[in-house]
Amino acid sequence: MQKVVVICGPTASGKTALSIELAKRINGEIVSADSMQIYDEMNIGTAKPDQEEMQGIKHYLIGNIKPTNRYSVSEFKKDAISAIKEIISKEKMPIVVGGTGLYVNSLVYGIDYPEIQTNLEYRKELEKIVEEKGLQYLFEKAVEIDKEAMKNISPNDKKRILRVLEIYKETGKTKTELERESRKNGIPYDYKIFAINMPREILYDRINRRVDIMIEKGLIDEVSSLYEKYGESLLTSMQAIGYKEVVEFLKGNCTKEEMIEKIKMETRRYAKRQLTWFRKIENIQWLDGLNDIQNNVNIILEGLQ
RNA sequence: GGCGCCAUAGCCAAGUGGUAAGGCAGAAGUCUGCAAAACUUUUAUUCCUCAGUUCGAUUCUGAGUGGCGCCU
Repeated sequence: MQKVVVICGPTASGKTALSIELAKRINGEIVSADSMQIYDEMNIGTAKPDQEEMQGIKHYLIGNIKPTNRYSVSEFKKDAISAIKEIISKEKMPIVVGGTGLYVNSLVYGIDYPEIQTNLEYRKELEKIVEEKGLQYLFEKAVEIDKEAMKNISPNDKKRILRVLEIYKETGKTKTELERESRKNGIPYDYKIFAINMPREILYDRINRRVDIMIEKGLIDEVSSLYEKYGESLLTSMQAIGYKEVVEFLKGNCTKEEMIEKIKMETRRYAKRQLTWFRKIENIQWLDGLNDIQNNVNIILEGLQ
């Protein structure tokens, strides 16, 4: 089976540098699995690698979606698979690099997403019911539909409760059924998964420093011109850490210092959640982010044997 | 120097003569169509120090220490 390398790790752990070195050594090309680097015009705050850093290595799924668009795992899965196929057709090694656990899982566990159109009207309807009758009411409805799935969903988890109802409305199937079907086709590639980690304190220190650098590089300008250009039509993209906080600052809701501290804090918490995600992936090989890059490249090469 | 107020976890903060709310941060976790999102769990044998009153004090009394405010 065709091998595909996967490199994950928390933000600021050195995924970019490692993946580019690896690509140079094994004639590879990179597929980004990052829910925010996918957006165009968001460069500084997402720590997108620039042309110079890429060193001529081709990158897929970076900046090819407009920040006003909706994008989600199902599109990612499709796009990533077609990128992997393209790389293989060139007889190169695909290297998936990313910090978005949900996206990584969609590949690594071979999850298929059937065509379901998002029914915004139904969602609005549900939102209204939440307002009128309370979330508890819909939670109970969801339990009636899919008791199994609701075992893992908290009565406070509005997002997931609504999703269970949406799936049933659109497909007539339960979430549990749909998920079973989504894994039917198996995993088409031999994914070799690596994750970078380092002592928490050092990681947090790197994050703090990187945020300062983003500010120096002009994050505020980047966000303010985006905001001027698109305003409230920025949907998912404005969930990004570093963007939503700058918008609050621009609106005068906090000081610059408070904004910077908030970005640092949110990024640290994000990194922690990312690690939780990667720890759960089976067959993952951990790399010490404090190691020399070539050293880690060698470890990966051994792991590919 | 005098008078007054305050002192509770890393931070903010409630509280009672009977054995410490809550929020934030931290830690751990969940995750199949917004995921850098959303959600869950968890965190002080101890309330500045010493002495006293009391069956029992973080809570009352006294002294000390530190901080804040006002006056001279």
